[in-house]
Amino acid sequence: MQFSKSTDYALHALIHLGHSERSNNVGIKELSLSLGVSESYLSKIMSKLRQDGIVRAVPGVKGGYELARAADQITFLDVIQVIEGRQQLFECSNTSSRQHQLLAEEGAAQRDQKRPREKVCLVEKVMDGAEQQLHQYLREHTIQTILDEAFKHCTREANKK
Amino acid sequence: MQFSKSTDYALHALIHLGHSERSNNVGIKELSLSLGVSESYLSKIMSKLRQDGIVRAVPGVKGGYELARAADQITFLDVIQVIEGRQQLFECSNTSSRQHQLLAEEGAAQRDQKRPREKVCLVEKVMDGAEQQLHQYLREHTIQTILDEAFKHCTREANKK
DNA sequence: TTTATAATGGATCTTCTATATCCAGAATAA
DNA sequence: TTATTCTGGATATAGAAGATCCATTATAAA
Repeated sequence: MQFSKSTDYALHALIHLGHSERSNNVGIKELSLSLGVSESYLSKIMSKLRQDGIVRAVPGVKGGYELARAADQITFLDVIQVIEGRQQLFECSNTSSRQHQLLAEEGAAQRDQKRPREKVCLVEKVMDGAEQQLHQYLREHTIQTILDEAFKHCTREANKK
Repeated sequence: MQFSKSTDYALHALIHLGHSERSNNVGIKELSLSLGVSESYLSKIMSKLRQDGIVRAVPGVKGGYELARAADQITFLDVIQVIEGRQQLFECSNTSSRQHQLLAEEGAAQRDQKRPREKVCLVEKVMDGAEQQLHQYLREHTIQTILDEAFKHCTREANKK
């Protein structure tokens, strides 16, 4: 299980946008050159980011991409969910198997009497907990986090000389 | 990004083994019936678990599988790493790209002067942090965790009647 | 209004991995 | 020795990721 290359490209592209001047669009050519990916492939990824409101795109001369909101309002989780999708990390494949009859608990049955009793797999419960941990961390880190870190290292280097 | 079905099968198989009597091997036939997976596919997964010392396997009449150690000594992380592999969740694809020259920091260069300076991508650093969060949680949950939970629900059901 | 430029989206192609099955062979307890 | 059960190699298939090409659309500037 691994994050896709597209997620890698997306994050780095957004950092590039965050780094560039405000109201100065960055074209796909410059982005692809900076990241070392083909324009055609990267443009697919940028389209996704636009459809989800992470970036804005302007066609035509002097057009290009820019962040749709402040860099500290774009979390790692946002980006990952756009590219990787929003399915949960783990889903039981055979909820009707014999073992699940035993392992499943009556989910939310106590509180909500109306719904038909939904069985929740105990394995899935643990995995969902793990996913929440992961999401928590990814929500706390933004594009701005990276920009800040990069700036720190920059000044540190400068002080040495 | 999702965990594979194999991980699902592996976890459920181990729970089945943990649930059955000690020194009573469980054959692939019983396991595959319980989980609703084909014998041939499940046996591949069990082989992996055996190679990594999670289960023991005995061929021949009355043979089968059993846990190689106590259920509370088999963590979710153990199982996942056997099935999914041990590569990190995120790896930068183009460490030689232009952007990385700026984004990378000198990794461990201060402490270990001998090594050639290895650049560590700042994006990767954040993602590695996220992975550690995930691992932490998965280390804290074992096959026994599930068995205990299942037992709780069992007695709760019994008390109702 | 025209034009050069840049993003968009559909179609397609390749490669790789997850999933799955089959079978011959090895190992073991009875 | 034999019946049984695991093992591992070979192979097949489907679907996703990665990647490219091109016709179309949209825009700002001349």
